[in-house]
Amino acid sequence: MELSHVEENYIKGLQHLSTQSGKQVSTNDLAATLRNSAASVTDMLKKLSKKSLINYEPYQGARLTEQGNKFATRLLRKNRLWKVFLYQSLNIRWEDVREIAEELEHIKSDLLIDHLDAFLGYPKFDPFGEPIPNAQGKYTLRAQTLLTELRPGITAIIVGVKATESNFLKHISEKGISVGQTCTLISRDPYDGTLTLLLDRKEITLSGQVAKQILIKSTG
Amino acid sequence: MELSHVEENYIKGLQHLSTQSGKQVSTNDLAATLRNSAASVTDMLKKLSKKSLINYEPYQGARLTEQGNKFATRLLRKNRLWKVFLYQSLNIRWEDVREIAEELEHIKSDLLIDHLDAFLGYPKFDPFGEPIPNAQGKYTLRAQTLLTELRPGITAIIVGVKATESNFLKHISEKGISVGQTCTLISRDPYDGTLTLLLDRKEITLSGQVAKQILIKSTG
DNA sequence: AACTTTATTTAGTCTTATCTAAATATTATT
DNA sequence: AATAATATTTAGATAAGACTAAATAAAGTT
Repeated sequence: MELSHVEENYIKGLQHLSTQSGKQVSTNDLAATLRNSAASVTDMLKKLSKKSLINYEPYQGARLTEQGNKFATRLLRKNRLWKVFLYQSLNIRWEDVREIAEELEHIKSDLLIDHLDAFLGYPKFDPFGEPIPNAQGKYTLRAQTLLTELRPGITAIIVGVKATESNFLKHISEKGISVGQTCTLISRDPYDGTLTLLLDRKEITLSGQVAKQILIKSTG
Repeated sequence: MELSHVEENYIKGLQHLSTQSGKQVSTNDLAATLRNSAASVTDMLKKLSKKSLINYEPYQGARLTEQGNKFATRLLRKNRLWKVFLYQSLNIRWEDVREIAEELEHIKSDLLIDHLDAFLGYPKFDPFGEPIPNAQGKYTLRAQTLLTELRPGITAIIVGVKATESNFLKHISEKGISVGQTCTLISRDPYDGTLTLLLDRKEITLSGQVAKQILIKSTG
């Protein structure tokens, strides 16, 4: 089955929301993430239900079927592989990657995406630390420790970021942060939680608000 | 101005046809290349005319304005850069490249395309020998000698192909032909024009029908 | 339990891009 | 020049995806 660009975005939004909450996805929540009216969403839910991509009961919200989830995972794979390409091969800045990948993920060819995967060396994570499903849809979950949980004197590797808004990404790249780097916590301000870190031989400070969007894996 | 996917295809078709004929493009010709009905084409021509992308007089056909031509050339640039990427970086076969590039050319970001250009090393020609416009829209025309004009004993470089149907491309790649290769004409059959060539130390034969789709540049 | 608020769906429109059939221009032919 | 053939446009419909406003269902509150 061939999905339209728009149908794909609905499927993607459904997977995103139900992965977060674990529950049925409500019409309003989906409308909010897609920036559409609830009425439009209702129409599309009926359509996707007729195509067996979701289970949908009026007033009860929707959830992807197994088949729908397969489609969504394939989109995730495409999106994340393109992100790797944009960031690593083309040197496009962190904060510009997301918008472009959102267009590229709709390119249909499976041949293309498998060749891209091979070209990139079958990466397991994208530049934001999100796992990349393989051609069979399998992927490894990433570590989920927050930078705010790091203890003073301890060293860790930055493995991902939770937020993706371009201003946030710009902020932290200006501080010199990127995925794969090693950092050591020097101190945490007891009043507002501001962190002082050693990163790439330089001392930097990060507000608690920012630090809780950053994921780490402790070394050792 | 932002063009829709569909508008872009019309602009592309218009440039293609008027470059070939040098004349105004007729509704029917455009309908044939886009595989649409003439009625649909008439509607779109009115729309593009209102946007000042074409000059259009009912019953007299259409032609791109300077602005329209700029858009079309930008599409050509994107299409051909993606072709280089698909063929050279991803090792996708000649005959599969065109279809994928036709989807990729609609991705909007200029940032993306300029980074792609740099990544590929600012190529001047695509894998079919077509010139690639630079960011300012300038490009060098390619040599236009046909392989059928080559004299026996003379050596030349294959610089392009005129046809792009996937069966043709598959046929010649199976014979071992690709752009950039050197070949020497051994003989031409006086009855049906079949050519015998020395290519990569092997002797191959090509029908006249096929040979006249291949472009060469003589060496020396 | 009745009422209020919130969420969701239905009804009716709009836009874009397509189509077929009918009407009208243009071009070619006798 | 009149007629036949061809090309193009107009008219009217359709499908996808969006919207607003109105109706209805579900959840929350007194």
